[in-house]
Amino acid sequence: MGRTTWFDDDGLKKGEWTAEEDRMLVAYINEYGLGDWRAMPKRAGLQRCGKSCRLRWLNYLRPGIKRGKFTPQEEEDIIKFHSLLGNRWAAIAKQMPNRTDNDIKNHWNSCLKKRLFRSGIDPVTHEPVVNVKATSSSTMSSPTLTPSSSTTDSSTSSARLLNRLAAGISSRKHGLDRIKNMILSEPRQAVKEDKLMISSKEDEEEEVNGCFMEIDDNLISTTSLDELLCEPYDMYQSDLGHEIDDQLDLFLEIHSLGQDLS
DNA sequence: AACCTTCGCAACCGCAAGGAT
DNA sequence: CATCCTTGCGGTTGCGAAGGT
Repeated sequence: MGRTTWFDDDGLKKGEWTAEEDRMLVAYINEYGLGDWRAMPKRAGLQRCGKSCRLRWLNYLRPGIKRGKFTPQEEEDIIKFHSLLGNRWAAIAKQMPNRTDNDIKNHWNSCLKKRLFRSGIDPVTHEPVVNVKATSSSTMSSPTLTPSSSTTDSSTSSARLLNRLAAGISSRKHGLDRIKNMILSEPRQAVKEDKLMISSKEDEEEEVNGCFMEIDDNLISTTSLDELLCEPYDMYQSDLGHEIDDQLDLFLEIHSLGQDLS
């Protein structure tokens, strides 16, 4: 299995790695250690770019990597960490030291995501999906998924909110700046909408709306941040150490945005 | 047996963050 | 402070294997 070997304009080799290339890279790293990926290929006698060497080492050659089928326990862990961290594969991989982020990402995309969906769990929010209906606007009849509760009362757990926030932000296409712009340009519309809609790809943006609608309308404006975060923060701290701090930074920034708007 | 579809996974690409200059 | 460079991350693609028709 692998990609066809070819050479780019700079004469650098692309595609599948040969056993000989692997051996050369490992021999070099064993002797000189890691560092300066850019210069490494030349020194190691490889016609590869540094990026390719780095990837090969981290995802395949590095010692201690566990390969092969994921155990049920590992799958359970991935789902658990994904529910906490979203698509932050590197962060998830840190919790599972023997697996690479690429492996985890691949397994999620090819298997776990579909399995959750089939069992009625939304793989993005990790909430149950209660009904599936065809969208009237689409001839493709792509399903529109509605979470079990369309209302966003203040009892919504802050843990779930944080998870959803993390999931939204973790996707690069929903970068913080873009989200800020969205809030700043149409804050009132965002407050009024209270349904979280996830359907086909083009609707994914709604998911981010859903995330911030809740924050603006029901939580941030009415709940102190300390109150809001106390329980989940403690809970996540024990599970994930400092990982959750990254999410908190983002959360705090958005919280201040919400205050500016009000 | 031939063809088609799905799965699994390695590798690539583009972008962003952070450090160096 | 600005620019450049390197590293790291996440999304996506390409391809062989496996399974189904």
